[in-house]
Amino acid sequence: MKKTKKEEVLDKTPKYTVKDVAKIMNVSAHTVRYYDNEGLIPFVSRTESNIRMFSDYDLSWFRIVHCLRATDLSINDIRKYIELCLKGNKTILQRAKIIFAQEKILEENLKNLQSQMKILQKKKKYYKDLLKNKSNDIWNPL
Amino acid sequence: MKKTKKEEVLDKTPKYTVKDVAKIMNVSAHTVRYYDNEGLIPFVSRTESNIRMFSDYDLSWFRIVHCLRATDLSINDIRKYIELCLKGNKTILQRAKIIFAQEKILEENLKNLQSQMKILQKKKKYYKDLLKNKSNDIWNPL
DNA sequence: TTTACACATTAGAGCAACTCTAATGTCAAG
DNA sequence: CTTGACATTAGAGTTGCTCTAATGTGTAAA
Repeated sequence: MKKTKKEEVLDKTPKYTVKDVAKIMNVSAHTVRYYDNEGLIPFVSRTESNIRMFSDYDLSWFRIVHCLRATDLSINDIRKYIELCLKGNKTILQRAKIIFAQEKILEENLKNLQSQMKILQKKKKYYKDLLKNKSNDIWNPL
Repeated sequence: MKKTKKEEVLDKTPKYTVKDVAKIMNVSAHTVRYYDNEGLIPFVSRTESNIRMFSDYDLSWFRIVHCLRATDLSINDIRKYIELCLKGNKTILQRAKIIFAQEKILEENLKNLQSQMKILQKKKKYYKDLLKNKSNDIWNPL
């Protein structure tokens, strides 16, 4: 029995406080409020006394926002993406383009970081040798 | 015939302008000046008319600064590292610790980015399917 | 019931690391 | 000798948090 999309629809009952979300997503509570204030997580509900309560559905918005930020899309561009989502299926192509582009950027960033890693590892080896051999620091920075 | 360390010592004759360095290192000219002003690249020489000229030796400093920044060490901490370098071989252990720690941080960052990549690729697939099947945007954000 | 405590809210200040602007200087080529 | 592409500086602006202050909420022990 295969799950259908319909069965996967996420729960919209409010469950999580700002602090809960912060913990789940591994960001600060400040950041959670900041993203909400910036309109990146639509539909976040409030209790009678004005306290934010997030549902699993809200969390899934947060997750994609977090992903886009982690891959260095600006807050403004994320807001644009979210707004496109809210406009429904006539914006699928635009949204797809954003995601495809972002994947390429992330790929480049990963490659770049991997090459920085090589430099760091070379340096690590340099220091390990230095510490082992008790040799002098012949040409210090490099 | 093995190369000795001595043979690898870098040229200290001034050759590159700010713009050259920016191009070589793939950063903005502003950033090059910023790093210099912040004391991250010691010994950068100036012409009689006060124009910065970088040698290959200066470039090698820039490269390590760039690497440490790319792995998210703060400007302040980079300055501290550079100052340790300038104090000679009595600071080798301290410098080594910084590099070892930084390698671990980079490793974590890489892992994190790779997991974000997975999320992005899932989204990419979602949009590809959507565009292929001309199906509806059933539960739009996810 | 009061008081303590850990939480929540907001507006707004502070910060790091660029990023850009304005005013000005340098210098080789036409 | 002027034009154009570079350089210099101080300092303002931007982004994305990050923190503070003043204040409100809600449970729980004294």
